[in-house]
Amino acid sequence: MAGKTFSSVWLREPRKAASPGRTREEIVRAAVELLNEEGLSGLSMRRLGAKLSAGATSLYWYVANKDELLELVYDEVWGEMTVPDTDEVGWREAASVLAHSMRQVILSHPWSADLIGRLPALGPNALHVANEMRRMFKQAGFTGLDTDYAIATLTAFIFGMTIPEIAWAAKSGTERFDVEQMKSAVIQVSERYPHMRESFEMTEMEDPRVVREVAFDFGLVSVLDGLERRLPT
Amino acid sequence: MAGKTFSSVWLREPRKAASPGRTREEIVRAAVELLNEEGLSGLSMRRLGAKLSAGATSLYWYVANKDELLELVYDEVWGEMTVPDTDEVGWREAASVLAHSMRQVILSHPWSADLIGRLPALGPNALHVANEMRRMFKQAGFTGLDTDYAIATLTAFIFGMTIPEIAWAAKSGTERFDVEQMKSAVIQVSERYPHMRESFEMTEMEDPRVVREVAFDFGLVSVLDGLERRLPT
DNA sequence: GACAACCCTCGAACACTGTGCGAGTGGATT
DNA sequence: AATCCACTCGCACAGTGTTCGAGGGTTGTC
Repeated sequence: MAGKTFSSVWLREPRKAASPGRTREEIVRAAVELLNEEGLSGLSMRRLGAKLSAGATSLYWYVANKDELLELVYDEVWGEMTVPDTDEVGWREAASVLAHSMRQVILSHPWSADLIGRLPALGPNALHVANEMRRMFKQAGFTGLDTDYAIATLTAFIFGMTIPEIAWAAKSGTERFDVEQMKSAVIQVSERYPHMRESFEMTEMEDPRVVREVAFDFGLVSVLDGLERRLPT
Repeated sequence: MAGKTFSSVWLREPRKAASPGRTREEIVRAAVELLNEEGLSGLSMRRLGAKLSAGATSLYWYVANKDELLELVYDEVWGEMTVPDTDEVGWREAASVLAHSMRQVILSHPWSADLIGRLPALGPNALHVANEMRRMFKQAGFTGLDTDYAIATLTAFIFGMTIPEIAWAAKSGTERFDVEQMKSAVIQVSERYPHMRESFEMTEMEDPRVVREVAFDFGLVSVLDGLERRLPT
């Protein structure tokens, strides 16, 4: 409970990349590669150092600690999200495209799910997306704090929907799990929770990937409808 | 990438608590205490063992590994969420009360934010809540898979909204951070992202705790409105 | 050319972590 | 009395993030 101060990579000057040697960008790029290949648990300072044929502790010259490194790779994720031009397509279409883009980016970088909402998103890429979202909602007709509320609501939905998707996908991806055991557990559970049983039986028929997509669309339309009603008449 | 199989504490028989010695319940209770006092990083098997005046590895008789322990404490959190009786108050009121309850429970157990969506929620308490939510939305008029979509949408919003709240609160809680530095960073940023500046200036005036509450209400009403529109006429 | 100032690297060490193994203890059952 | 079983736990292993301080290499200055 010591009085740690708020800190973020983005609030201090980066080390100059003067020399032809390693740069912060190179390190971040290698880190992202490592994350994509091995997941979050596969990223350790020693392994990252090895990948760059460097000593583990060399990295600490470019980055104050691992959290800073994570902030950097985190912003890299935000950089992959594309915000459509609101002036061309209208805010609802723009919001919808953006939402699907964000979902897709997260799904293609499963490790990012563990960073979202936990790390401050103050990097240039994150700020760019936030800025564009704000423009989007203002163009829709929101004013004042309502604009921020709308942003928060939409992103909460997107992240809240996608993060558990990843956990699910990680568990059931290439890995088989004992169907019999699962079934019997479900049945056992269903006695006590009859509504759940109905749910299990219905989703069992469908392709889970499709179900998740449809669920996302369903929720997205709902959220956008709800936001639209908040617009001043 | 080895073929790990899906597993969960809830899918196997618990160890009998036959003896008068330590029980699984006692361990979970101590773990929750430790988490409340020290946060997620304060929970290690050794420290938990010490708190119970036991060797660290003794716990492994009651629990297969730390993840299982986390699943158990996770379900404890779900147990604190109260689902109002839909038949009495109507589904919108019930959903609203539930949402605020879930938010409050998470905020009062900040460590739970790191577990949500990452761990399977198959414990009895989580199933109970899910079951009640399902009844709630069915009573509202949803049918088939739409019921599940509605649940997913609402919980996504609640979690997606509350989890970042915790990260924020943790950073700015008792800890002061350099206001001047922050300001200058914001100003610097604002040149590139004009919309963000407006946002910063507005939220600066208000009490952040109130802002977050209002934002939650705003989003909640929006989501419920949107869901209501999905009901079959 | 000599010397100092810097940028940068990295090995050793510290204090931790989760967990497998196998020996050991005490009480109940046969 | 012997056997079994529930239960405890010290040791050890393979890792983790991070600090420190000693060095090497390049650059700039007298």
